[in-house]
Amino acid sequence: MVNQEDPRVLRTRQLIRTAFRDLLQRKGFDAITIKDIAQEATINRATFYAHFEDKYALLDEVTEQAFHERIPEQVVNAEEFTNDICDQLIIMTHQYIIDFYQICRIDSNPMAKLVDDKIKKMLQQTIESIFMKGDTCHGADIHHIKIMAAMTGSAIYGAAHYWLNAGENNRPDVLVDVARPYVMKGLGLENP
Amino acid sequence: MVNQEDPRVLRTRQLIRTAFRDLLQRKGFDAITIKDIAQEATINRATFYAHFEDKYALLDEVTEQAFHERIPEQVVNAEEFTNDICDQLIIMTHQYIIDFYQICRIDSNPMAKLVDDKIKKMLQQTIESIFMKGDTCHGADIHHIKIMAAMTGSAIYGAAHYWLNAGENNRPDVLVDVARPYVMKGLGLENP
DNA sequence: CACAATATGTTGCCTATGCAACTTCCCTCT
DNA sequence: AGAGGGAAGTTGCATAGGCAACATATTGTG
Repeated sequence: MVNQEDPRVLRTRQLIRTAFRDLLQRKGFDAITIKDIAQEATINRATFYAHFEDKYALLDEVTEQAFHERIPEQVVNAEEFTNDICDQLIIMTHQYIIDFYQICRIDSNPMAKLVDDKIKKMLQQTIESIFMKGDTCHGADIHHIKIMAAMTGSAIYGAAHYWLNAGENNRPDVLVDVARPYVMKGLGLENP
Repeated sequence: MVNQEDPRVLRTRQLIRTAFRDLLQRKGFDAITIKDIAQEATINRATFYAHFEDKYALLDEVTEQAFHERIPEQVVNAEEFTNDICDQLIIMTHQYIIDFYQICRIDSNPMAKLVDDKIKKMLQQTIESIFMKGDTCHGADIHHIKIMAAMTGSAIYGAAHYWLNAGENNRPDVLVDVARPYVMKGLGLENP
């Protein structure tokens, strides 16, 4: 449709994303209209549709971008799934969920589902990528790796999500102490 | 040439102004090229020329805008040229000059002249507008008012400029104490 | 000085954005 | 049920911006 390399396109998409993030905090997802986004981004409403199908597609992209911004370099470059890497993923996921549920006012089921699915997917991709680089699963076939990554990602997400609802947001250390051993044992990576 | 109402135009000009202000602080006026501005503003170099003849025209506009941003509402709305209004103009002019000569690294004669002239012009306009509203110069003809405004603006500018070179930038109170009585007496507005 | 490199402007063509008008959909009120 | 109103999308046309190529200064360097 539009050339993603064109500087005008990059700028417009950035304007839209920024406007959307601001609006999310100000009025919550449900209350946001396309008109709102266009006004806030100082672009035309029709232009919005040249870049996103609807506000769900925009949420999808923003959610993914926000996740990327939060992954520590160390995790991205990790060659092995160590305790430390595991801890960072747990903490990061927990904080990410806190932000989306509190700062960004998750106020609708469609939004909650989309964000949750996105986090899980990103987590799984990240973990899978680490597995593939290291010899953590030496010789294991590709499906084994993917399933392990899926389970690990889901487990971490589940723990972080539970911890949010438990209202213990100021004690992420407890979460880590419980979740990390579980994950590492499950992967057969427990330390002696 | 271009329609100044078009949202794209407003946005582009704002991008250019902001980029220019940042660059002024980073490398000084002389070192700035049009290419620099275009890159910083994420616009095409050719687009710059659709809006400004050259970087001097841009400086002119930015200088004027900066002045407007600094005039206190009270001064804009003043109906009479009081001691207080006079003080505010002196302080504001002094601070404006400090910023342009220090923060913005005035590094060339053309730039210095342009900025100086702009400040004087804006000062004179501001003062003239106050004179016109009040009965400060009751019944005086238009030329008298304009000349008085020109002299007052130049005097304030001259005082502020001298004070900059005197290196007493942290004692604007002294400047005010000397300049205000001079101006007010000149206008025949001295308090009993 | 001469020569290269870089900055300044300009132009024609293409693409993205702005705009207005329209339809459709959904919600609310009576 | 039906009438109004606002949001969601869509479309055709006008305009601003991006790009590449060019010509012309200006600057810097041996």
